[in-house]
Amino acid sequence: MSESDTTREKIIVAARERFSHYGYPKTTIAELAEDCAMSPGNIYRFFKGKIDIAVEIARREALSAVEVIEAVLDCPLRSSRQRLEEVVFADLRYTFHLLENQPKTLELAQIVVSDRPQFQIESLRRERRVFQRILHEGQASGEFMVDNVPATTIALHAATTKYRYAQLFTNQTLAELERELAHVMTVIMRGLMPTSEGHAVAETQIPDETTPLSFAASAVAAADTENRNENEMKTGTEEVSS
Amino acid sequence: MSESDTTREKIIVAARERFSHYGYPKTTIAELAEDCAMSPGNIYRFFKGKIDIAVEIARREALSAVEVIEAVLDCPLRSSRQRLEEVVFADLRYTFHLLENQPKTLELAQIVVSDRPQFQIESLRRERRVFQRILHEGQASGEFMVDNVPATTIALHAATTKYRYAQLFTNQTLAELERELAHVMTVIMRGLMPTSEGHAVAETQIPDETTPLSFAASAVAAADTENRNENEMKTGTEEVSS
DNA sequence: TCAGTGAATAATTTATTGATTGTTCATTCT
DNA sequence: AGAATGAACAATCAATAAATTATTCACTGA
Repeated sequence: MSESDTTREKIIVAARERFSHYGYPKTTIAELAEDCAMSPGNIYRFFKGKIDIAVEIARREALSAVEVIEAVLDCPLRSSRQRLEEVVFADLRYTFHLLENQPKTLELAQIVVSDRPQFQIESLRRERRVFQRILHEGQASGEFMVDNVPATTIALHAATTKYRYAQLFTNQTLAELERELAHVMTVIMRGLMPTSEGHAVAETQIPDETTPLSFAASAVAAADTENRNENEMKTGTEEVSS
Repeated sequence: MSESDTTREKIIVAARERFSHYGYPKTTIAELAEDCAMSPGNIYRFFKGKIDIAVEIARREALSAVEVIEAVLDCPLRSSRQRLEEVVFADLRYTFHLLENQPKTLELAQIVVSDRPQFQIESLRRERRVFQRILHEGQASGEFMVDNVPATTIALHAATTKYRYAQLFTNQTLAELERELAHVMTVIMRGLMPTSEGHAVAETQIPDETTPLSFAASAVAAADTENRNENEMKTGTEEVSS
């Protein structure tokens, strides 16, 4: 069984390499087999079909992206507002990064989604769960004033849809998208937070790129720097466990 | 030249008919020429190419859709909030209607945009202008409390993007989308409106389908009523039939 | 002159074919 | 037994040919 697992991993590693370099359509099963020093037929002992290899890779990518973002939840010294903003900006930067540096990965995601609509539905649900947890926290601490958390989660997610779809980034630079998103978040925050003594809720500031979270997110996008990633994760997670 | 103009109109009418029935790609210039009882070559005296006929049709569609929505601005007895909500819901219903009843029209719009990116940019700008006028009004009347109207316009427009792109309506019914949009508008409204004496801003109610505006919008979606053609003729030409 | 023609040509789309690739399975190895 | 093979077959893709369509232009009749 353990042997099976490592063989399966070998296939995934080879496929990830080829898919990201040459794209899913230009990668053949024969090539993957050769990379793994095995016959084409053997691949089918581990995956039902070619598309299933892509699904597994995309699934892991999606899971690790959400995990990185979830790190924000365990990061102390931050208001719920900051968490929410960092998550949303991280999403935008992550997608933009993918578009610029890893277009084949984005393409792979589209291929998987067009073949497995359920995949997207589940990814969106996972994203929303992060939003919901932050809303709950903010509600509990009194920072937010939300009378229907699930509905507001959906609203928040829908209102920031544009910043998770590369297709909708039409001709805009990252800086422009960030400015735009800051305005969106300003309005939303004013909608979520109670106004204390007539004072208006402050405008959303664009979070620094070098924030721990953003760092980790782009590391995942790059997918090959080990040391820095580990360090950043540590500073993010260690303080909460103590 | 008045003769030129009516010939040109004849081509547009024939093209609109064929495009909406069989789609842009399946419609040939020869067919349009036959419909207009003229030779294929003559069409090129009025349009530089086939795509330009589509552009003209899409341009008129976009303009008349915005005109219908602008009617909300001149409609009295409505708060700025109601105007904003009606406009946004009308957009959603218009797009959803198009998707269900006139898919070829949506397809045409996509073809035009992919060939003329500027077309989309201008359409978006027109949409935003409507938003901006409402925000200005609300600001002037004290109903809204916005410190940066242009920026908030962009934010509002971006936050409602999902409800103008049929591609993003994944598997959702109109009722679901409306409920979702109501939540989005609730949050946004709380962000725009001053809280009077600790009282929370009320939730957004889904506007009635039979509202004058929505009625007019679905008439536009139907796209073949006599009145509308007449109106276009009038605005397009000096000569009015008597 | 000017609206209109239609055959000629350029560009695109569609159909056909041959080659490549995905998948299966009877068989071999260990 | 389970792990792996590779030839056989089915599905898909790429290249080419054939057909269709968009566009042009020298020409015609008011």
